[in-house]
Amino acid sequence: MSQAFNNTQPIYLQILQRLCRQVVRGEIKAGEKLLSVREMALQCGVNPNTVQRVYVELERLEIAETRRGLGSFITEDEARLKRLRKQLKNEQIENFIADMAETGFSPEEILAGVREKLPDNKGRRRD
Amino acid sequence: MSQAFNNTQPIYLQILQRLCRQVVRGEIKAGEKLLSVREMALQCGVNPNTVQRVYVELERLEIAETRRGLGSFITEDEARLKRLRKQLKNEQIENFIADMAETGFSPEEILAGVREKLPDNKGRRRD
DNA sequence: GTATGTGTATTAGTTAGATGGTACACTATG
DNA sequence: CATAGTGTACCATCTAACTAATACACATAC
Repeated sequence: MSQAFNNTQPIYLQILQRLCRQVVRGEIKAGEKLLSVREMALQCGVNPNTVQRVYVELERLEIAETRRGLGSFITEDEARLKRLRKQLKNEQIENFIADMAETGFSPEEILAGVREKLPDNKGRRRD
Repeated sequence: MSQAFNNTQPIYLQILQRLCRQVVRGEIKAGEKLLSVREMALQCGVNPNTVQRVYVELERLEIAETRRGLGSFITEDEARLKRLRKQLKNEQIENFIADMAETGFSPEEILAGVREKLPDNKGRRRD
């Protein structure tokens, strides 16, 4: 791994986001064990304390449960994971549309722009 | 103003972004004078040094020019502003699509989702 | 010239995020 | 019991972002 962490976003939030996305797209399944704090820290090139913060937050969100001495596990609650999927979808779309509107782009321009950049639009690409 | 500045993003970047968007959507026009460092600081409820940083950055981006003793002014270079518009549009759309893809949403789902949430879609709203 | 409103520079202090290191508590295994 | 792998809890330190206060340089108007 050892990705960049370029952003101005705190690293722990970036790791949190990455884990949530891995769960939503099924790369990590319900009930599955996460890497230990120390392993994940090694893999990310980050301090264990930073990963610890991620796992605490995941537990607060009820996306993972930690069992002392055993490790952290993604929740078995599939309904919770479905909610997470919907939540991420809504948030990402709504934030995007709000950003675009604030920058002055019309709904038509937004829709056209998205269609243009989408992977398999039917030959509408321009750039 | 005195907006929230909720994010984990540095305040000076948030102000920078807001100004860029105001320029792109025409609320601030080419050649127009910006608020002084001190005024803007007051309006934003922020330290003058923080605003100073924004103006320096705007100058580096060639979006504004500062004239010592006079103030900071949006560039007269309309071509530069057109480029800024295109840049913001591309960045926002590409980041959005990349985020959605990373979260596991298909192009169809992305397009449908956007259409659904857009202000004046023709009765396709659901939520 | 003086006064005012600009940008600019410097210094010091606070805070959150992140690091580094150590130690402790719990669980499973043998 | 001992051991190893877990999560958990501290503590000291570093850095960037932000604040606070002051001072200086330039431009304009009087």
